[in-house]
Amino acid sequence: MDAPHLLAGLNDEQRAAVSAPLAPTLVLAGAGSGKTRVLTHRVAWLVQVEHVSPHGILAVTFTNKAAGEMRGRIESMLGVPSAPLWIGTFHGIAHRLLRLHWRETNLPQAFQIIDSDDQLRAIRKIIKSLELDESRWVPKEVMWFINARKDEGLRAKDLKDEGDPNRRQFIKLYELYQEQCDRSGSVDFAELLLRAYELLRDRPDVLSHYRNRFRHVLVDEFQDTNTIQYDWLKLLVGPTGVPFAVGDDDQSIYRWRGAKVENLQQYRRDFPGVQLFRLEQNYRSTGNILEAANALISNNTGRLGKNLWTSGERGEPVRLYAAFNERDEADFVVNRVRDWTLKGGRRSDCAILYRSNAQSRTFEEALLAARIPYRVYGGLRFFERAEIKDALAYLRLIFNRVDDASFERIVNLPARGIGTKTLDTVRNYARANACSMWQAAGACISELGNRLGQSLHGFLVLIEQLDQQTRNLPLHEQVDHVINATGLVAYYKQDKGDRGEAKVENLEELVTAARGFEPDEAAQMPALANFLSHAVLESGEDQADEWEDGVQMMTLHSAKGLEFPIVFMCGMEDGLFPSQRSITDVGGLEEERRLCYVGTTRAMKQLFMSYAEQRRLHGTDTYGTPSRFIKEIPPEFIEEIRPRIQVSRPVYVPRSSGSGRMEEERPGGIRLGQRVRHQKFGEGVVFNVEGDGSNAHIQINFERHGMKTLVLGYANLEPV
DNA sequence: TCAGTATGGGTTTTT
DNA sequence: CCCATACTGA
Repeated sequence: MDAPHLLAGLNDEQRAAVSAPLAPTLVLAGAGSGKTRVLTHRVAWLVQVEHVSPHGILAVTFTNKAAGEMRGRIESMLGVPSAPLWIGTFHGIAHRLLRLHWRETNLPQAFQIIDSDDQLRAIRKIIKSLELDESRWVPKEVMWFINARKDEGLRAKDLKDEGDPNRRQFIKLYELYQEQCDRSGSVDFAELLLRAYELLRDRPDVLSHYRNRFRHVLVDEFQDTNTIQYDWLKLLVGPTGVPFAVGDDDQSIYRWRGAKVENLQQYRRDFPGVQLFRLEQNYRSTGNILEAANALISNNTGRLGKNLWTSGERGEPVRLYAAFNERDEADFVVNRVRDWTLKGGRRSDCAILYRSNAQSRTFEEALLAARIPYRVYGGLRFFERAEIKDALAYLRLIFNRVDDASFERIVNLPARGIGTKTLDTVRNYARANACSMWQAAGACISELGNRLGQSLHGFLVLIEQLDQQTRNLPLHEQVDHVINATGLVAYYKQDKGDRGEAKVENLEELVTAARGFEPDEAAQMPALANFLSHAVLESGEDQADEWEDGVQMMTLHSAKGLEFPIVFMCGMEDGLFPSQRSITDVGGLEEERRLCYVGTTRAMKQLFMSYAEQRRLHGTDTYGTPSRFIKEIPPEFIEEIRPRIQVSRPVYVPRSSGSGRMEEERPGGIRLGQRVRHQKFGEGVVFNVEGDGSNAHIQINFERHGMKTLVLGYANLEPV
C-alpha cells in the first residue's frame, strides 16, 4: 500500500504532509521549502496510494504558469496524461464551469471574457454617457470599486448608499456597468469568480454534482485567496470534501487587490481539526541570507510564526551599496554582473528586482551601454497589444454581434468614414431602444445621409460576409482571412518605421497561435470562442527570446515563486521601498515588509541591496534615506561595500555659483535625512529640499502625518 | 479625419 | 522625466 518512490527524497515534514490522512490539511510552507513538491507529490499519493480517481481531484493555482508547472510535474510522476484531473487557475476553472453551465447562470452561450483594459473602456463609456465629470468620477476608481465589491461577493443590489451621494453614484455606475455587460454578453475577471460562486450557491443540483465529483481540492498560494475565492472553495468542499491548502502568510503581497491572509485562519476555524504541517527547512538560500530574511520579517505582527533554517553553508553576507544616484546604482549592478559572468556564471543567474516598473529604465540603459543582454519581465503581453486586440475584436463581433465594445473598437478601424457623428446617432438609437450597437446601426442607416449611411452599411455587410466566408474554415484560416479581408494588415503596414512592421508580424503571429491552439475539450464550445477566451485568460507571458542568456529584470511582485543565484534588490529607499503610499498605514507597511522578505528569499547565493542618495524621480531630484528595512536586518549579516564617509549630505549645494564651495549647511542645520520637529506635525525626516534661502520648499516625511511640503522660513523646524 | 500640441498624472499584477 | 489621453487647427 505504500509507494516509497513518492516519499523518497522528502524530509520528515514534507513526507508527513504528502502522506497525511484524508482530512482537511494546511501546509504552512516557507519560501524555498519545497511547497510545489509537496503539492504534486500529494496528488500522486492520492492517486497511487489512496486510489483516488484523478477524475475526483481539483487543483487550483493563481497563475497559468504555476498551473502548467504542476500539470507537467504530475504527469511525469504519474506517467499518464493528466487530462481527467482538473488543474487550473481560479479564473480558468470558473470559466470552465460557466461554459458548462451557461444556462444555469443566465449567460448567453456566446459570452465573452473581457480583460481589465476592456473593462475600463466600458466604464469610461458609461461615465461619458451619463455626462459625468471624469475628474470627479475617475474611471479607474469606479473600476476598482466594482471589482472590490465583486471580490467580496456583492452585487449592486446588495449595496446601500448609507446616505452618501458619492457612494450612491458608485453603486449606480456598478449597476449600469453590469447591465451593459449582461446585454453584450461580457464577463470580466471578477465576474467569472462571482458567477461561479453564485452557480454553486444557487443551484443545489450543480453543487451536489461537483461535491460528489471533487472530493479532493488542493489549493496553492492560499494566502492570496480573496473572499469570493475562499467562499467558492468552502462551498465546493462542503462537509464531505477533503481540502489541502498550501500557503505562507509571510508571502502575502496582494492584500491591495483583495487577497485576505486571514483566510488561513478562517480555514482553520471553518474546518475544525485541520492537520497542520510546517515546512521550515529551506533548500534555497545560504544561512546569512536566510537569517537576514528571518530578522526582517520578525518585525511584522500577527504572523502565524515560522522560522526558516538551512543545513547549508553560511555563505556570504548581504552586500549593501550606497550609490550616489540611480546611474551609479545601475553601474554598480552592471559591474557585479560582469564579475559573475567573467567567472563563468550565466547572465540569467542574475536578477535585478525593483519596486516599480519605472525603475527598470536606468538599468536597461546601463546594460545596453555595457552590451549585456537582458530581459525585462512584465511588460505588455502578446494578447494585450493593440493590434492583436483589434483583430480579436473583429473575431468577437463575428462571433457575437451584440458585443458593443468590440463594435466600437473596430467600426472605424481602418478608417472607413464612420466618424463621431455617425456613431453618436447609432449610440443614441441604441440607448433609446435598449438594443445593441449592431442592431442600432442597421436601423440607423436609412436616417443617416446617403454617404454616411453607405459607409455604415458597408461595415455591416463586411462583418456578415466575413461570418459567411469563414464559418466553416479551420481556426487559423479564419483568423488569417479576417486580418486580411478587413484591411487590418494593410492598415498597419502603412504605419511608419519598424513599428508598423512589428505590428504586422504580431498579426501573423496571431495566425500561428491560432494554428497551434488546442481547444479545451471539456468546455464544449466552438473553437473560435475557446480561442477568444484563451486569449484573455492567458495573455501569453512566454516570449520568443527566452533562450538567450540574459540578466533578468522584474518587479519584486513578479519575482514571487522564482529563485536566482544572484539577486539585486535596488532602490532601497524610504518612499520608494517601502513605497510612499504604504508608509502611512500600518497594514501597508507590513505588506511592504513581506514584499521585502519575498525579494530577500529569492536569492540563493548572493544578495545585494542598494539605495541611491539622490534619485531623479518624475523629473525632479529627490534625496532619499536608506530604506527602514535595511536597518531591520542585524548588521552582522550585512557588509557595506565602499564604507560611507559621511552618512547624510548637507542639503544646500550651490548650483548657480558653480564654485568649489561645497556643501554649505543651512542655518538651523537642516540636512537631508535629518530628523526634525514641527510644532503641529511632530517629528519627521527631511526628505527633499527645493530652492534656497528662507523661501526653500522643504519636504518632510512626518511620522504621524506623512509627507508634507513646507516653506522653510515659516516652518519653524527644530533639529532633533 | 488626422496630426500635432496641451495637459495631467505617475505602486505593485493576475486573471 | 515619460507616458497616455484630450483638445485644437488644417
